[in-house]
Amino acid sequence: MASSIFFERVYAVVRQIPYGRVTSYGAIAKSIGAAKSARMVGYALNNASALEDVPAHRVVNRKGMLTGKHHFSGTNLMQQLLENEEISIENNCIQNFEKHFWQPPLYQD
DNA sequence: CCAATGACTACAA
DNA sequence: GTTGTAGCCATTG
Repeated sequence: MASSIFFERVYAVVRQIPYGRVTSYGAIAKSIGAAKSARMVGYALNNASALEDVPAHRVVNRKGMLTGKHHFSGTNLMQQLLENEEISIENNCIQNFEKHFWQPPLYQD
């Protein structure tokens, strides 16, 4: 598959997320030149969750909420992974989100 | 091409 | 502050 550049763009950005850092769908969307396609980022990440190279657990919505945790194997796997990276989670929300937030570099040809 | 879907986001009540 | 509605756009049938 991977017949769409869009998905690969998302993967490329998510792979660049460093340890202990997180980002939002909108930020990724913007970095790949599709700021209005935040929904597509999540859509792509759904497919990305099946990939090992793409740490989809480091991607949350703009509120820092683990909206996509349900798409992982378990109901708390995503939170466990984040907590394993020294990221505090409470009520499915990342604490000090701004502090852990990582702004991906803007995509350029 | 049309309709439905979705891990979003912004705004209104 | 919480809940609902609308706009958004790429993928899929």
